[in-house]
Amino acid sequence: MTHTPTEENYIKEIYHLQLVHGEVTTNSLATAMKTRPASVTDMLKKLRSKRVVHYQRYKGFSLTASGTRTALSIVRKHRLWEYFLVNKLGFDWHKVHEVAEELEHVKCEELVTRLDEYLGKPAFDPHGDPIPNHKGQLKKIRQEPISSFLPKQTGMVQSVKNQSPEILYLLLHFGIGIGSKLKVIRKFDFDGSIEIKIDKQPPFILSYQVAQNIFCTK
Amino acid sequence: MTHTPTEENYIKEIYHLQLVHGEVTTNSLATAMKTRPASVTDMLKKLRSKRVVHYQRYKGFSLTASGTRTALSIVRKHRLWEYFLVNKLGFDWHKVHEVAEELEHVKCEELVTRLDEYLGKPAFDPHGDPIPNHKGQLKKIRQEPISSFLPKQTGMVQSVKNQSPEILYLLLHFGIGIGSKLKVIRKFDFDGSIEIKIDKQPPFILSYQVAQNIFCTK
DNA sequence: AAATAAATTTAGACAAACCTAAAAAATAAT
DNA sequence: ATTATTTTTTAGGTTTGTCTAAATTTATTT
Repeated sequence: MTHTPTEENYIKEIYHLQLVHGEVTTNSLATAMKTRPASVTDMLKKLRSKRVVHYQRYKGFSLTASGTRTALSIVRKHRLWEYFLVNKLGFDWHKVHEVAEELEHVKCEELVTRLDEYLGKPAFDPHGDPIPNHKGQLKKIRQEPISSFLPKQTGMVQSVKNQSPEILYLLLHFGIGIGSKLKVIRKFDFDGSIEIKIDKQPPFILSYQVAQNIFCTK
Repeated sequence: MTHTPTEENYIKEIYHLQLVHGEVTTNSLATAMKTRPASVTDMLKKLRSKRVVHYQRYKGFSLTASGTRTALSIVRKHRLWEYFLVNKLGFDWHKVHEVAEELEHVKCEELVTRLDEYLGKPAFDPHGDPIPNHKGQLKKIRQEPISSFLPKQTGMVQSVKNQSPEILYLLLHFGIGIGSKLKVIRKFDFDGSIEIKIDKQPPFILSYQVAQNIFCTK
């Protein structure tokens, strides 16, 4: 079963919303897709007819098993391309999402297989998100936001939750990337901001909003 | 000015037909695009309104200067991706055209620049066709079909004119690729076929149809 | 120069993905 | 348990790129 790029974008977004919020609604999907609820309803009927979603009018919807597999294959392509753009072409990590949004729709199984091989079958993309393998399996890491760490604890950055270019650009500015080792110096209860130290750099302060998005292992 | 993938495909095809046959007509473009003359007329009006073509009804059409620049930038992307697929990912040369047809429509100037750098600014694609540089300039090589060579002459393969997967697959089978050194042993006047020798390989015979498509330098 | 043939264009329709406005169903509040 | 609010869906319309069938213009024959 093949899908149009638009269908693929819907499928991917349903997958993400299910993963992050546990559920999807017509409205939330419309917001995420920057479209209108009426358009979402149209697409849901189309996706149901293609057996991508379970859907009953007024009763909600969710990905079928096969729809989930499709979603994972799109996510896989997206993240492999992000890895390529950053690690082979030298792109800054906050610029790759947009380009990968286009590359992920290129239809060629052999391309994915060869790209994966060429990159050394990476398990995580440049933002620390897991790349599904060819069977759709994801590596998982136990990670917590740096905002939940206590003073004197050290964490290694594994991923960034919010992936807007804005936050990624901010982190680039602070010299924070995947693999950075962050030591919590102290926390300010007033606004939840945290003082952080990276080896050989002067300490700096992260706002609570930012700290919540930096996921680390201990 | 941005274009839809469909518009880009028309622009590229007009460029190719102009280059190869010296002119384009509504019918020839319709055939090349696998669509109907009526659809071509519709698109010509659209491309005229975008200043891509000069066009007067019933009087023919041709690319404007800016349309030609656009065409060259699409050709550039197509050929850079072909080079990437063959030389980095290890694709067989007869399989890359189709994939490059999709990749060429990805919109990101930085991607083209970085890809070009990463590949070492190649001047020719895997089929020997010149890759326009960032200014749209092409390297030219004086080359003739091996069918016009005389017995005992030797040529180095520079490009293949017809690029259908079928002929490329056939050449792969004979061990002929860009850079191969071919020595003409003899020519059969009856059907124009040619006996060819490649170092350390037994001689073999190429049909006139095939030999016409293999362009070599002396 | 008229008749015929070929090429091109117009007219009117269709499918995909979107829209607005109105109706229907589900949920929440009184 | 009504009423009010929110969510979702339907109805009908738009744009892009396509189509067929018919009309028009240009090119070729006789």
